[in-house]
Amino acid sequence: MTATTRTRLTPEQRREQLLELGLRLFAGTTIDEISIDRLSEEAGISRGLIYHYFGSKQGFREAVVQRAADDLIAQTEPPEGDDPIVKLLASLTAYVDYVIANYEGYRSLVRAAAGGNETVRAIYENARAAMIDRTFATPGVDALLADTPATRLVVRGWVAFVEDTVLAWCDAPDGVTRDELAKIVTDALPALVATLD
Amino acid sequence: MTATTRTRLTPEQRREQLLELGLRLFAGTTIDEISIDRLSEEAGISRGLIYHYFGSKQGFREAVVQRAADDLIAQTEPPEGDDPIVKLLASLTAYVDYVIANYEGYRSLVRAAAGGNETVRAIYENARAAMIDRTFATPGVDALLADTPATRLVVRGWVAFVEDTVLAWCDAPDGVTRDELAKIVTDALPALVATLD
DNA sequence: ACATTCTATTGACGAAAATTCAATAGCGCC
DNA sequence: GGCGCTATTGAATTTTCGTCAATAGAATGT
Repeated sequence: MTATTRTRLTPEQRREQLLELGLRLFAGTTIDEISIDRLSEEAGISRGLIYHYFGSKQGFREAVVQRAADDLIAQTEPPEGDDPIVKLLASLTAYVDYVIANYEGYRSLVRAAAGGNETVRAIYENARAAMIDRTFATPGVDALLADTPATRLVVRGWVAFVEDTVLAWCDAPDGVTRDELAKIVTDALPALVATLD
Repeated sequence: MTATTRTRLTPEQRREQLLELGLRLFAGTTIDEISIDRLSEEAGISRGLIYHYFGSKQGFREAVVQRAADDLIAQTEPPEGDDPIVKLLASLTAYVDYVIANYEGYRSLVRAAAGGNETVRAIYENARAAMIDRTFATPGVDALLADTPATRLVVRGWVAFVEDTVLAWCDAPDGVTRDELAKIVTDALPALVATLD
């Protein structure tokens, strides 16, 4: 009766499959609301296999978060232009589009990061730092952004502003267009930095 | 050997003790990283008592979050003045001081809210909304803040900016003074709103 | 000083979820 | 068609959550 035909994949394939399942499942709920039982059943595999690949439930969560972070970074790669302003604009638009296209996944990433343990938070912080560096560590930015503690604080806060605003907009776009949204978050940075003078 | 002298408190005292322990513990780690076993051991009581007072682990978490939210709202009550600008300024300064004085509790609130379930997030959202309403639902604000979808979005994002910036500052104040911090978050609001024109 | 009552508190129990590990069975290779 | 490698399994173990009848502080009355 029980159609127990085990399918044997390469480690890469299986890992991939499980990570994608994780991304899909975590979109709706948190990881600790899903038992390994349900997870493995959903994947059509045994409980033990998840431990074989990820060591623990926590390990699985971390791998999924890492995967989501990598996705985000890869898909918001700015163009090769030198002009920092152009790069910033392109990167932000790409970011907005990514969140729109990937709303649930992105939201669960942010949630997992905020509510997770030290490791998970570090993964998220690294991704965030990588994105910031990518656009700001460009020849010419020092003219726009003096590197002071206050500026760093404001840029950091601006990132939080962008994240929250874009997510809130996805929840309820109410007559604000995608382009208006992009303009809001883009204009916000110079406006915030200007208050420091 | 086992010094089993059970101490009997009034329900209010015990509840208070457990809530305070929760605030302290959740500042560093998430609730689901701490077993009821460890929690009760830390409190010097039996496992059963937590269930007696809070019904479930989740119930305990919700109670702790509610407690943190109530604290926040109570301790940042703005003065009775009518001038919205004055109220905003006073409220923000109170907020900054509250977070500084109450770093652990506040951070556990933010974390729990981000990583928690629907109920916990609702508690947090309510607290946030109450604070915003308290300072903005005042006769005279409409002159300063037009009530448009874009404005709402920006104000909401500004709150995220404030939360993140103040917490980041607490983590690493690096030569930015408390007053400078207060100025940064206060100036940010008009600067952000001005970009909408 | 003692007994009684009330209820805060306990600890043992059962259920569910997490984790381990020796045994099993696909799949490529000779 | 048999052999070896290793991906995969499922049962056993451990940990944690949640329940409940029994226990023991503290106050009150005699």
